[in-house]
Amino acid sequence: MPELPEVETMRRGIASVAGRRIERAAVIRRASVRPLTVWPSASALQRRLRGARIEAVERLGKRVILALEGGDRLVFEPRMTGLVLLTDPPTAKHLRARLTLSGKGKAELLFWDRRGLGTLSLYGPDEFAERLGPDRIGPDAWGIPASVLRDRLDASRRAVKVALLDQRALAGVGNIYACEALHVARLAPERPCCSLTRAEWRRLAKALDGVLSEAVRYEGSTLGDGTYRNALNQDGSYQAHHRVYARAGEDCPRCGDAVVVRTVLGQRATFACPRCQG
DNA sequence: CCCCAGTCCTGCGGGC
DNA sequence: TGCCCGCAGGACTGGG
Repeated sequence: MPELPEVETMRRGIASVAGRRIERAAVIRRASVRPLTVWPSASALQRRLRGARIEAVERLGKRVILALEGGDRLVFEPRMTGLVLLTDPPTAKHLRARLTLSGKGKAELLFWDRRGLGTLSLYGPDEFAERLGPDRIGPDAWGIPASVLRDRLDASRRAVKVALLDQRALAGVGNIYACEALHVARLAPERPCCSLTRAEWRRLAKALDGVLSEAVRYEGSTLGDGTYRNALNQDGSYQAHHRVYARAGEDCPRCGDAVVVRTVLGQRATFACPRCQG
């Protein structure tokens, strides 16, 4: 499930398309799978993308963005199983869109999505600001200063783990990295935000930065039941370094005494060490 | 404000 | 062996 480190890895993997032009864009529909959600429409998207120059490849939280000449932005939102690829996709069946790029050598940028929960959107500047502006997507979680993290969350009575998943509060954290960061910070997931001390907010900000940096270095997490791959269809390797996520019943890697426990918080599986994160 | 249930979707694995 | 069901959850919506 692409979260910040996986999406950052996708972004880096396709960064070389900057400077190329989109010769042709095709949204692919198949009778056997539900069509991808495309904004504003497949035909308008295909028309508006034709000939557009890619100025930059960016990331906003869990989205990959192609900034285009003229101010349009093409937004890839992978959600659970979406991939942005420069090579052949895992299956032909779930290929959702193809951008043929001009420039030196052949290049194709593909959007593949097994479950089809992902989206592909083309926004003008005003639309982009309205839908993905700072009031909708909070500051990036990677390297977020402790003071910013605290200011945005400390009035809330919500469980800290639930709050970390709120993309309006901070962008990029999903279920895996929320669990991992809270374990590193030695904070119980169910702690209300308003109960955290300044020292605990500092610990959490540092843990977020550490875990996200580490995960980016390992090119994200490819879980057994997941489909995440980088732009070259290769697995990430951070799953081997998870401390608690999907490790219920295993010894806590920190204290070695207690066992990692799975609970449900905000309708999401949550993993923590009851001793370290008391 | 906050919480919860439901929605989208498909592959996989547990249980019988 | 085969089938069914539940689970996985990011983002969003609607109701309480």
